[in-house]
Amino acid sequence: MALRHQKQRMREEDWLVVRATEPFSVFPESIVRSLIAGQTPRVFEKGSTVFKQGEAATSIFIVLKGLIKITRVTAKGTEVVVGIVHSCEIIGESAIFLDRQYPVGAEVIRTSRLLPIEGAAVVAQLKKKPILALQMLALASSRFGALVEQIERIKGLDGQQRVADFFLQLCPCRTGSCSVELPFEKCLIAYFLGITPQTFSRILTHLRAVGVKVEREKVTIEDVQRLSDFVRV
Amino acid sequence: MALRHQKQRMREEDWLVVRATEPFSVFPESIVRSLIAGQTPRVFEKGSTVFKQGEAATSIFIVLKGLIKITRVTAKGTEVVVGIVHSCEIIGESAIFLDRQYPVGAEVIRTSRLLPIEGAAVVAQLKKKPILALQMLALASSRFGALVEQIERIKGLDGQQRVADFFLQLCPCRTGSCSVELPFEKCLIAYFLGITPQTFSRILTHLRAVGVKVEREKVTIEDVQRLSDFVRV
DNA sequence: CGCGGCGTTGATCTCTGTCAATACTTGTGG
DNA sequence: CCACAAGTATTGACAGAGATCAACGCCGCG
Repeated sequence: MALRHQKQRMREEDWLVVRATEPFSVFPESIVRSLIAGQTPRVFEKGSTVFKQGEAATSIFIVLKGLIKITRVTAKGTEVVVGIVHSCEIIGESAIFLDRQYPVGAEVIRTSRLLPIEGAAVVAQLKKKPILALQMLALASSRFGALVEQIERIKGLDGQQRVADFFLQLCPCRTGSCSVELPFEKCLIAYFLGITPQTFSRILTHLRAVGVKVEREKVTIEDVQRLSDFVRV
Repeated sequence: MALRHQKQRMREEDWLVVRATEPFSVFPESIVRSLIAGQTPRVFEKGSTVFKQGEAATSIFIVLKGLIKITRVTAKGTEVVVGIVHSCEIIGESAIFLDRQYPVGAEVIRTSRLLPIEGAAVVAQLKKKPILALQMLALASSRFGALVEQIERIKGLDGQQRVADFFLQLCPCRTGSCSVELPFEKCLIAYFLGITPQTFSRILTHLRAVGVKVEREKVTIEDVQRLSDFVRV
């Protein structure tokens, strides 16, 4: 399966991404170099699968470039989007400490460059240097927090508020007006927020009432504070 | 705040619980003893708060006995139940590796005995023995998996299916008939499942159609397999 | 006995999913 | 260069799920 994906040589820019990716940003350089020794970046085409839920987990992947969808297949076969991962993040790391099966699946949204790293190699380093394990634990904690926040939003906010909240997180500012680009297709945003594309589209219309205009991929927020208040109703 | 709670001496049975609690079940006994040295179990009355969301995190707690509700307060002030913790589990551990603020709150559902453990002491041990850090990472992974499953259920199943699924998880068997007790109040189950108590009550009525009878706290499932199929529709 | 917490039930309304039809965009091949 | 197809987005009509408001019954407790 993995052999199908085009292998490439490691570039200088790839190394910069690796060094900016948690937890490797806080690892000693020599250790990071040893972890990626012998590994080559691979290009995964849009629509391809990085790993499947339940598959034996041997590697984690650094997303050098692109966009990955993290999914979970329910008992009835439908797919739930539990996360969306950009470059400068790693995926699949939770599997290597436990049952060695990926608890989620990863699918490519936009053609991506991924750098695989052997889970066993990472574990070996963590055993040697406890401080690295603690840094990995810090990453696990932030993952935990992110999932808790997601649960909070699904259980505590309705569709309109979740969409508004999603836009707010894209905003660099807390007050005034703001214009941002949608990071990926509306369809995917909808599924990530736990609503259908149709409902998402309707909500965009309704949000005009609180000063949100959406054209193509461009979102214009008249008053960030006002939208923020809307979520708190 | 903590001083209000009644301190007690460590009992033999407490020690057994500690030794059965992850990750201490796989820690060397001497280390576990040093971690709880100087700590005394405390009784928290029903309704009291163990720690609040956002509070500075200095300790983790082993639940020796009782029931704890893990909550998250939304922007609009409403409370979302993100987890329910029985005895033989620890709470608050994710905070000590990162920003040292509890990302969630913990409230006592049934009068509980908790054994506090200093986060700094745990971290110190993890630094000394890397294998312990890896075991803690394994715990973090299982936490991750549990949260992902919860997101999967909320996004992928409707109310009836979530209730049915909740009952199925209480069942010791996969086939045949089964009778189980609700582990806590219906109200709390409802909020944990992300629905209102009223809706939960109505769903109990509807579930009679698939062979589920509920009297008081007793749930009788005619055919576990049948209920299982119902969730997969 | 009265009170309060918990649970149930009814009526109503809002939100959201589903089915379906219609643009709009993009890329492909003739 | 245009026609066509496929993927993406919007909109309408409708039905069902679930929230909300409200009333009532049940039970334990002071």
